[in-house]
Amino acid sequence: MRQIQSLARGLKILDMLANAHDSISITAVATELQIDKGSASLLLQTLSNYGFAEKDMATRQYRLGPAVVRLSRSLLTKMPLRETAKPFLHQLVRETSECAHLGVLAQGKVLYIDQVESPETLRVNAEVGFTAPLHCTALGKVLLAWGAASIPEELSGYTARTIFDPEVLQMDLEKTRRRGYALDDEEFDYGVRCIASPVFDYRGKVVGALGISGPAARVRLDRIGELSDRVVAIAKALSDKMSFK
Amino acid sequence: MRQIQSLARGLKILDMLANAHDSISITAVATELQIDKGSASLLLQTLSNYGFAEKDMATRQYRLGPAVVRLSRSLLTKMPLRETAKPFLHQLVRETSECAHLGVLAQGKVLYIDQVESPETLRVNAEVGFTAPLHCTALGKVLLAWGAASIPEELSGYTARTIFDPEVLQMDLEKTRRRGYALDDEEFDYGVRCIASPVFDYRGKVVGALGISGPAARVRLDRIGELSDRVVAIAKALSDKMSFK
DNA sequence: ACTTATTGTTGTATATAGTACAACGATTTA
DNA sequence: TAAATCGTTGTACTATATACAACAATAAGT
Repeated sequence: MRQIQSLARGLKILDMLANAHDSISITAVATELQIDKGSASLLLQTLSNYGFAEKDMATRQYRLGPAVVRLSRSLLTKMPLRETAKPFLHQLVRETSECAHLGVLAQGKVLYIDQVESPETLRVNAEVGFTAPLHCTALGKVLLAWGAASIPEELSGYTARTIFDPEVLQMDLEKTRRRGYALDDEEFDYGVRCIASPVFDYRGKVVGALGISGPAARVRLDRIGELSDRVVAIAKALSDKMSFK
Repeated sequence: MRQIQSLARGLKILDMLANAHDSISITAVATELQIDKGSASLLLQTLSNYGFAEKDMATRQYRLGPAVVRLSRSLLTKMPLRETAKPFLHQLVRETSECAHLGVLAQGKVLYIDQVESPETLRVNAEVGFTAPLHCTALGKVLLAWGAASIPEELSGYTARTIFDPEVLQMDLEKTRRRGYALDDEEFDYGVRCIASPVFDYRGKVVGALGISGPAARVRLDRIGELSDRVVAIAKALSDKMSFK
């Protein structure tokens, strides 16, 4: 596959800047990506000129620039799934009193593209733009179970309940497909349970996943049946609406 | 100023994709940016490989990819101004019943980095990531009046009330500085009035603007005094909090 | 359905543009 | 004050991006 090296390097730098906790130095970029210090300097200058990076004049370090926010808005406002799903997310929150999420597949991970906060919890910090692994989240399992993605070779662990065995995961996915919803039972975050169901387009292809998440104390195992009924029903309603579009 | 050409081209393509209403073709990119068709193809392939662009296999056209959403989230969650301002935005909505916005300077424009919707209006579609010109928005005028940016040479018109004369604008900015808040009286959108006030950091430098906006029928001219009092007071309170950080 | 026109992709040769190296000035650390 | 580290900017060099052209695949037109 042919690539443009310098562009690829620039994009890798953007990724670095996104993953860094605070601003990072030229040399940090150069050593991390194994490129020349001078080259890194030029690349970051170019990114700055277009607003994708920003230079902190005090520390002479770089961070992400405001241009990326513009791009993100442009993408999100143009997603038909997001627009259509909005009222369904609200409905889900009303009916379950839990936080509702909408996710799609993006580069082998779940990308949270919308969220409606529960009235109970003040702030659940899984904002729009958050990405999580597929094998240990309800939204991700949905994408796996209905064939939007295939099981990744590396199943990293997050909690004691995280499924790291591919065969066990395969069984879990089959169960998921049979019952129509996926369950994340504290497999990604301690104390958090999530339930999710697939959203299909007019051809019957999975285009996203819709779900709720809440503290394990409230999303008790004996309530899963009742809650999953709501999730499945609303995901189904959304799918129907997506088909008539 | 030295630049990396191919990276610059890639970033320009991202900008094009953001501004386009729907997906665009390789040739459209090539003609717009005056580059070779083959080069454009390679650039877009590279952007795709890193998730910054996405190819619609059916139409063979490209649109923005999900990676930009991740980047945006990374930037927004790391902005101290945004975190600090959140409760003040809510307070502003509570006290005025209008939609509250938080903006910063980005590439010679105002970038809306946060928003709290009014309980009255169902959906004001100025979401996070929206950019607007400085000279005809309340947030923008604040940034101009307190020296975050200088008056652009091109003052494009949006409504009949848009100020396009630099001298008139200069006078408006002086008035703004004197009274402590900026007013956008249907200068950007017909039927919309906005009031905004500056947010300073610990050195007294403007780092952003805080304001409200609502329908002209509700934000009447005889209520400006009362409303601007709230905006000025809360922006002041936010500035104080920013200083103690 | 056939032709015609347009599109996207992939070779290949050239020369441009990105890279490495080094030296400088500016900061920060000791 | 000295030493070390960092970012920037020159300058060769060669690697790489580019233009051109040919091809395949789709779309449009007759």
